[in-house]
Amino acid sequence: MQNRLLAALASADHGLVWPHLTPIEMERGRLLYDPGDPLDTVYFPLDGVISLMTLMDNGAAIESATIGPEGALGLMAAVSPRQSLSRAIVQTPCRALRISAVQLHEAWEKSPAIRRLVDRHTEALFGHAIQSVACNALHSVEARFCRWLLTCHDRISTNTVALTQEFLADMLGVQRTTVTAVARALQERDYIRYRRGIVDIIDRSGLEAMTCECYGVVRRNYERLLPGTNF
Amino acid sequence: MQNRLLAALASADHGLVWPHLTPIEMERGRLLYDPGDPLDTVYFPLDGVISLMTLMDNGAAIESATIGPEGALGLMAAVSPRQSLSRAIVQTPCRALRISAVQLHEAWEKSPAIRRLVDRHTEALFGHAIQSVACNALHSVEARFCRWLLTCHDRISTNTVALTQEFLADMLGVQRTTVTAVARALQERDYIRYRRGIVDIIDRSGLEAMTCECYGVVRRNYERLLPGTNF
DNA sequence: AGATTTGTGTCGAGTTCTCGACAGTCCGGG
DNA sequence: CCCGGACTGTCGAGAACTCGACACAAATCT
Repeated sequence: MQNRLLAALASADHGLVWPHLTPIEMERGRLLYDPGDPLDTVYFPLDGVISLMTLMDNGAAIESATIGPEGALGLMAAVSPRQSLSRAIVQTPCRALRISAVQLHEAWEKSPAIRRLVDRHTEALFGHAIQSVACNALHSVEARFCRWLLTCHDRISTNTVALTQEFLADMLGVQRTTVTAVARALQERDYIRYRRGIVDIIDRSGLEAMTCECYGVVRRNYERLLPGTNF
Repeated sequence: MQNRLLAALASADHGLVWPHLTPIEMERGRLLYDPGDPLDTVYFPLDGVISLMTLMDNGAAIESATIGPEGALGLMAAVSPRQSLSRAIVQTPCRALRISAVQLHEAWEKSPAIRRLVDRHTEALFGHAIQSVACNALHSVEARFCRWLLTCHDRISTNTVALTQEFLADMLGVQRTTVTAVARALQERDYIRYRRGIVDIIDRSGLEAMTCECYGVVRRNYERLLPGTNF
């Protein structure tokens, strides 16, 4: 698997970035950024998911966006130096390529293709966010649970996701007991199977039937803005 | 009143834009963009509020972001041609300056200061969106109602907002009956007073005490990214 | 093996919000 | 002036989710 944003670069532009990329393996739970941290490094996931989480004063941390092989973390720093607005943590074990924001900025200055990709990525991420605004206000926990699993599944290469219900409850901004109930209902329908900290996706189409339109809207946005990214 | 984004431009950069700006008066409810529309015009509000609304298949339309004199509508089109992701409607009667996206793009190419402002505006808007993602998942209708009023109040020059409860219910993504109950509670506390389609803000500090932290977070983001914008 | 930690199952009371229905009230237009 | 449309008030049943509590099971550590 590879990062589809990088893959979209022609070889000439690719050459501007490639020499500066360093492969890295990141374990689940690794904290990459907290709000206010300077975005000094940009990460291009090869598989796996990085979650952007908004922190609240009371310690609650809820997911506000997701980044996977279709995009990059901290990409806005390619345009100009800036700070992280949210917490960024590694959601699933994740190989990635990283580059310093400074070096990516230099490539950004030289290559129109890179500027175009950064721009489109920003828009897709914004589209993801505003859809989530609506989704969180209007849709049931069950639909959002399914959407979360599908979004995750699109970005990994297995049918197994390692996460606890407790953690997922945080992601969705609901109580753990609510997640337990929803998970059980989905298991009874044989859409998923789970055990201590592991969720297996058995029937994707079942989940797709149960999620809200937001899943498809965001996915089509990515397709339109970053063609060839599969989502 | 004037648009604070434009005001932040030095006279040299201002000159790149100014000749192309056309003043316009827009009435409440005017539809500026629907999803998929090409962003051919950029609007810089002088006072008043433009709402970005995410449309759902079932016809629901919920607010996902707000644009006022601190920013601009369609500003991302200054970077490259693109489509609207959401519906944009005029929330309060609104004077604005408009410019064609093509002409703004030319100015954007010539002026680093304009590029920098566009970039920061994008980030502030993104910050607004991800905070709303969290807010809609975690906070009560009452807190969000107050937040909405305060956000609106920051962007207009009066203490009176013309809107129906029905419409506000759409904005917040809740039932009208819920809005009625919340509005009545706030009126009993003398924070607001309302009548058919009109809300008067009586006690801002009361509303501030009742809203969630999200109001302040977003406001400070704007202050940090677009200094001198007051919010 | 036993002890501890971590994750899940379940229960029940309580709150918030939904959803449909209908009455009342204000407003502008013919 | 009265009518029709738009806006608000209110009610009640019900669904969705919260919140705290506790029991149990599985993994980890020593």
